[in-house]
Amino acid sequence: MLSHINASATLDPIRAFAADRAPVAKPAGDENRRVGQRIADTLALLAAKLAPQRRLVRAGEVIYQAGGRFDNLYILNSGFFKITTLSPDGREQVVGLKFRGDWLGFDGIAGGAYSCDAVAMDTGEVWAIPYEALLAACSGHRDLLTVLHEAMSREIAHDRDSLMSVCTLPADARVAEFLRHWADSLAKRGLRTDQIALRMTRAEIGNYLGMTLETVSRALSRLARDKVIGFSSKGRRDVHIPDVAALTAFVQRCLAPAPTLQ
Amino acid sequence: MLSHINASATLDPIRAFAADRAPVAKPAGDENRRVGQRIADTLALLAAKLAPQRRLVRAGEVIYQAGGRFDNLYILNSGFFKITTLSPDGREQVVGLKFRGDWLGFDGIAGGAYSCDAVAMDTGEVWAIPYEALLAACSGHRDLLTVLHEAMSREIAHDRDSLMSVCTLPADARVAEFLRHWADSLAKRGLRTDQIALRMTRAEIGNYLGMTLETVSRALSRLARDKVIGFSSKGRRDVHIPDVAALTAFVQRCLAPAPTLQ
DNA sequence: CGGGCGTTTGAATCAAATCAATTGGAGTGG
DNA sequence: CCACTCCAATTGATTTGATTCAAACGCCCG
Repeated sequence: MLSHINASATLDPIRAFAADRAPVAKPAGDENRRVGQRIADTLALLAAKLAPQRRLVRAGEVIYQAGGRFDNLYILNSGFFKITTLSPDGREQVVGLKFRGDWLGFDGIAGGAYSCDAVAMDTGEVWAIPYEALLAACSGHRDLLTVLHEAMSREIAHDRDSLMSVCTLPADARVAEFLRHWADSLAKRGLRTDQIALRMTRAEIGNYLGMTLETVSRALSRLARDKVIGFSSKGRRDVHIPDVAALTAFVQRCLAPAPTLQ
Repeated sequence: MLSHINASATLDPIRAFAADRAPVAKPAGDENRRVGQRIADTLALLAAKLAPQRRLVRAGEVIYQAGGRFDNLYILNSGFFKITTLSPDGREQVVGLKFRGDWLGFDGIAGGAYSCDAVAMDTGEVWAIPYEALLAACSGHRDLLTVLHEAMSREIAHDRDSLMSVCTLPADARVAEFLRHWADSLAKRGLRTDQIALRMTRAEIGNYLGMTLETVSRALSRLARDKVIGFSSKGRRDVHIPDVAALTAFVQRCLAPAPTLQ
């Protein structure tokens, strides 16, 4: 699985590891604030221009299903969703996770019907935005169109990152990268990242990452053993992340072929 | 890897196999023609409204690179491209393959810079479409905007299918599915699908599918042994596909846990 | 013709899946 | 409150599919 790694000469896992205990770097903090602002601005803009229909959801509720007629895009104001697809032969796949500020339903534009299911994993609020109304509003407000296109662009770029992760990272690194991305998403939204509630079963995480639930469990145990994560006293569903950078370092350690021992 | 398969009771691999030798079904043929028409219409529309700058490329030419300033979207009039990303730590990943009518560069919209490389794998013609000019033209022509959004939507949906394949299919099935999709893409563009020139090395295919080149080679050998594909007399780069449906059947056979022997 | 790259194939190894048993919590009802 | 069930999670033992290592082959091109 690691055959395609171009062990570039510039790679220096030691340096990366040295950065372990450093607090979140300045530029990253700025970037996070910027993204948080962008999300707030986007929501405000949509609220102002389109008065979207707000819907409160509880864990388990479905806001659209594959095959359903496409009329609305949705944007998350709060909560957390999973996006799943089902192949004709019955394989199921979690293909995306969505947080505040993320859009849902882009896949429906092309065919006039959604091709995925969107399921709430927690209580939250989604705004329904009729696609036709959005287009109409876009013609008068260039910034609305920009916001829409940027959201689609970001989704495309992110999907590629996901593919890269499943194709190039070993199981342990994939789990670490998954947690890192989650923490990062929370940070960008101004939420605390030291204590995160996954609200997904090991099976769901494993499905998303292309591995079995047992492998997820083992990876988490190893991360905990290495003190990269911790489990809250009550239950092992919530994960404590003392330092996000340590997750990145862990990924690099998984990739390093020889630990340069001695 | 197959743990998440919901072996639905409606699944019937025998039926699927029985369809092996059937010619391409009517509805699929219609669908292909429809898609071919859509691509031709899109290209005609863009040519008429935007007079895009046409550029001839030869195999190996790069039309944009990660980090490069985003100004243009591109649409392929002919030829065939690969899209690759490079992670900060040096992992490389083929994240997409593009054919006539496909757009390139959507990933650049959000950040103002491309996040991937686009490399020609064959001679062809790409049209450069300045993004700002496109947006300007869209305000007057709703159909242009529709075409753009549908292309982005299709890309998102396709990326999800890719993720599903790498996450849920064993290596052999992944290669079969890859060939099936390739043949399908050619069929939609009105090209012959019985004889296809991959123009990718085993290493590139393997990278795209998340496996090593040796595994790709073995999978192709097995497909040939099972008469699902054939190799042209000269060289093993070109693949002969007598019947696309047989590839789908092969995928299903890979998934069937027990071949219901006896 | 010979060198270099891409491909095939075999053998050994390894990471992850599978199988199996156990533990731990959350919720229910006596 | 405790016993009970149910489901999620953990952990160990074993198997297996894919990688890795290695060797040989074929083809293109100077």
